[in-house]
Amino acid sequence: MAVEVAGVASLGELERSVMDVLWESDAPLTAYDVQARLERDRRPLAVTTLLTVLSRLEKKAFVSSDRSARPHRYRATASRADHVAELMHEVLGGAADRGAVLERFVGGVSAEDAAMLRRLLAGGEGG
Amino acid sequence: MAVEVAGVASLGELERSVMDVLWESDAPLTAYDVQARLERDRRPLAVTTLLTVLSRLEKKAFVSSDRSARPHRYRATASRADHVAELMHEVLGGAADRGAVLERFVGGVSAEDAAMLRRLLAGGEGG
DNA sequence: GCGATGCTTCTACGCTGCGTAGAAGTAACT
DNA sequence: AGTTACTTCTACGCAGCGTAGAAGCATCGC
Repeated sequence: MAVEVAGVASLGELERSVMDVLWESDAPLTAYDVQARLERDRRPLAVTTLLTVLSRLEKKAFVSSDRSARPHRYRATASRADHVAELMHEVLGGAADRGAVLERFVGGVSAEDAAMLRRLLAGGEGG
Repeated sequence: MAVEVAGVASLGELERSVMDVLWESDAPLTAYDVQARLERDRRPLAVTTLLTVLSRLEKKAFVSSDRSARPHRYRATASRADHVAELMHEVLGGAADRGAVLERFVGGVSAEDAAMLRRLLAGGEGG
């Protein structure tokens, strides 16, 4: 079933840009903050646009908001690393032939990544 | 840039079902073959529907067709394992903090997958 | 308390992609 | 050449996303 993958992976371009901004920031941001940071890269967007995207993102559980603070603060519910790792898991999970997938995956990683993986896997040896 | 990920990951439900059928089969299939195999799972679909999906899939380079044979034969351009592995790479590639991603990824795999990864990584040691 | 100001929510529109398939065109076999 | 089977063209409806205006609501200052 591909629905789950689509559910997580399907972020529009703007949505992804907003997530990038949120991921880049440690502190929760207001829609205005996001607007300001996005304006450096793309053409100006109305604040309402960001609010809409932010609430859609919230509905999808990508962000959570603090509504006690008056200019509402938004933050990513998971770090980008978590998100990407989860994405990888979902993609992998959808495969019946995990062995073959992992084989190809490992076959394609850079030497650095391979070394990193080895280190990471060695650390959790006892599990 | 998320465009690439979306480009590969974004397959509709029917499109994905069709790819599954194609991946499941060793030999190239006709639209009628696909239709027959899909009817086992979902409600009947018109052949033209499959033809449309197949050509869209071909435009996206997910399948290639042999048009010399009269009932055109379609086959997946890459195996599912290749596809999934590529997807994982693309997802990973989009991450700036690969280390963190890999850490979380490895942290979340099953013991079996971890063992498989170790074996796979050990095999390619000299690279 | 009331108005001004600014923040939020509601609503909406256009575009694109996908599921879906009929109609018309084209090739093949007899 | 006609019939039949296959393919391509075209299209419609729905949903998601980018985009934002208008209206509603809260807050601060007077």
